[in-house]
Amino acid sequence: MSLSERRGRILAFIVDDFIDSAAPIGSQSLVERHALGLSSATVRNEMAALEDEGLITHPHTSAGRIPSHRGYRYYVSSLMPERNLSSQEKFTILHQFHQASGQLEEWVQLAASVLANNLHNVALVTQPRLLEVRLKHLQLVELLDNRALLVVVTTDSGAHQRTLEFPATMHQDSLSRLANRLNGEFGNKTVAEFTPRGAAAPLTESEAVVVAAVRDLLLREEQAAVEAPVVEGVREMLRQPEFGHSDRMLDTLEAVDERRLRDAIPSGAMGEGDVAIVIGDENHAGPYQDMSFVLARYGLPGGASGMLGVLGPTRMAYGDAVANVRYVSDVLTELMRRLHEGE
Amino acid sequence: MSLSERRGRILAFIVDDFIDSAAPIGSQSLVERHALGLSSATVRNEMAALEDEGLITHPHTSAGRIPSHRGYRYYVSSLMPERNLSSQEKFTILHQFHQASGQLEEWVQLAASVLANNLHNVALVTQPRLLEVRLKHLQLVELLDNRALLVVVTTDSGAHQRTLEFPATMHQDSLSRLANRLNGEFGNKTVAEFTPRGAAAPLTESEAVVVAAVRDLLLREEQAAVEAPVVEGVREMLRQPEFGHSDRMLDTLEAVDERRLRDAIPSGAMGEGDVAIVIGDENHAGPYQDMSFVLARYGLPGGASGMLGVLGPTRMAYGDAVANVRYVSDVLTELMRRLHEGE
DNA sequence: GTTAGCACTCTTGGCGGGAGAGTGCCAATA
DNA sequence: TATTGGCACTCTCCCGCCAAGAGTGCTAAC
Repeated sequence: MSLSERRGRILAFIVDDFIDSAAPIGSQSLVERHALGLSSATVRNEMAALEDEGLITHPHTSAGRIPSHRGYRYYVSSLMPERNLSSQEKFTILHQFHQASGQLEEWVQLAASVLANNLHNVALVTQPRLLEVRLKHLQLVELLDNRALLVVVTTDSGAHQRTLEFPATMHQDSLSRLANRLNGEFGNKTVAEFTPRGAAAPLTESEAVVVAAVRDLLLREEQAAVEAPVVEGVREMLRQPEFGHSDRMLDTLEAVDERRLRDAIPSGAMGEGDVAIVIGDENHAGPYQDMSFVLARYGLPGGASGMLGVLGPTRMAYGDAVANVRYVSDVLTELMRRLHEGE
Repeated sequence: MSLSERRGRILAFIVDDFIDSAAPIGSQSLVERHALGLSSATVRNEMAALEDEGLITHPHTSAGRIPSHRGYRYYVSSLMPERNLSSQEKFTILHQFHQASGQLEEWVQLAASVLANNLHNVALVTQPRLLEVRLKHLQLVELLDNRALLVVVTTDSGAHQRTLEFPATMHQDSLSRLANRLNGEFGNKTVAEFTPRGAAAPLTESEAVVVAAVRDLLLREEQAAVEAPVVEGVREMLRQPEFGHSDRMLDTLEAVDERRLRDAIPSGAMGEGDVAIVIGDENHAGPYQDMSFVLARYGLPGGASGMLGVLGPTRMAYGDAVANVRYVSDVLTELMRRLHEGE
């Protein structure tokens, strides 16, 4: 479907105004606000046509028009002006990253805050991960009696820990020997190769305890790619008028819980390299029917990567969202590149 | 102040009914619901007296009565029946802890979930901490080039990590030697003693990097005692009718943010050994004026300890809250005792 | 193709009145 | 003297009604 230039312009104005005001747009107010060289009657005719195309709707007979999901889709695909951040905006964002420490986890958190603050919606950022996680190194640290701390470093530069319980008390020197043996046998293995049968000799009981724990940690790591994204700005979003009724608010609060969000992020929809927009019911079901995602990948090609983006009501400032998501994703990618190449 | 037996009974019924129904209680409905051997007129007289004492109020002239903050205080101090969990309830809770893994962090999380689910309010649980944190052990693990992972084990059995950047590339053997040297010099020191001047010989550049990082981690640890409690059940609480208006809901959502809560927990009010109740404006200011805390300490005397409790509107089932908080605190304490004594 | 005009529709906010719940007070009662 | 029945009074809540306002759809004229 393609619209005449004028009809497209009218649709764009409706979408813009509605994003701005959250109230249905009437023909009268449209001609007043934008110096269209047209009467309201003409605009009404065009509106009727747009409605026939399924791009806008009425809440009721005598109300103004609001964009439908298809209308938003047409808008973002064909009408929305390209928007780039001003150098002032870019500087503000960059500045925050330069203020932060060099810890990767902090960058991720910061990216979420920046998006949430700039867009007044929910920001989602996953930790960067390799698709295939390998064991790089493991260490055991004595704690109390028969308990020890296991530290596992993986090839995606992640370090993870948990406590272990051995059948008997182990001191630091035996722990270190044990760790060395296992590093030799299992170093650079993926979780799939990581079974007791993979070992050269049968495992002792203590070794088996550690191997099981490492396996468990690696498994969680692999699943963690989409799990538990950092979520920021829920309150920002709930301030929007669409959530004015407290029922809707509670439902949304439920839906935006990290645990729910993990399955809901429509990662399949993401094209390579640029920002993806998922509007309303286009992809995901259930509580996100009236919400949109603006998403992008970040990270190194072939290296660790993650996803970041923003979630909000379908009435979202898509132009701003795309510009911000794109820029933050670029910044994160660049930071990771420098980290990887050792500055 | 002390009330006659009958007046006390009437106050207790008002509080009970109001906790149950969230609507003002009239003299009529009170005599109907509870077989008082009294007429509504008599109850009205008593109510007028209770109002003079400042224990109950009217929202407006012709409405029923609701407890005031002082009324709740009198109720919990003098009227509230002692409530203990049934063995069924206890079993359900214990069962969940036995299902969980032996990880301390998981217990804390679980305690929060249990409280939130049972009490339909916000549960708060801090991680257990020693008042004085000492360095037990540190390890360095090679990552990429000049980057390494620092793992710090403290005397409160906590393990913490961050990445470091050295001026030059360090391999695992030099890292291990470095770690050993520092363990010898700084082992069992508190953060206060943890300065470069505390070392026997001047530090090399690499050593200084590590020492600074360890200091930083330990400092954060010490502050973390009240910081970032685990918060669970915000949605449970917001479902209560007092938050029906979405403005109130947003304000509360703001107030219940972990970052705000950290300063708000009235730890001073906590007596030794038993459950503390803070009602309304008794202690804390600002957004918690119309909310109450029910709090208890858990953990080992002289060892690591933490705080747990529940936050809800003043109209809270105090009896249930006290019973649940007390029991969960006992369970956590017992689990920690076993962990400490090696089963 | 565009526009002015007009009848029609639907929401919103304000007003009024009746029902319901509860109070306070007073006089009668045990 | 404490209790109680009775009664007038006061609020809130809810429903229906009405007028204003905004917007539409249609038609006829330009």
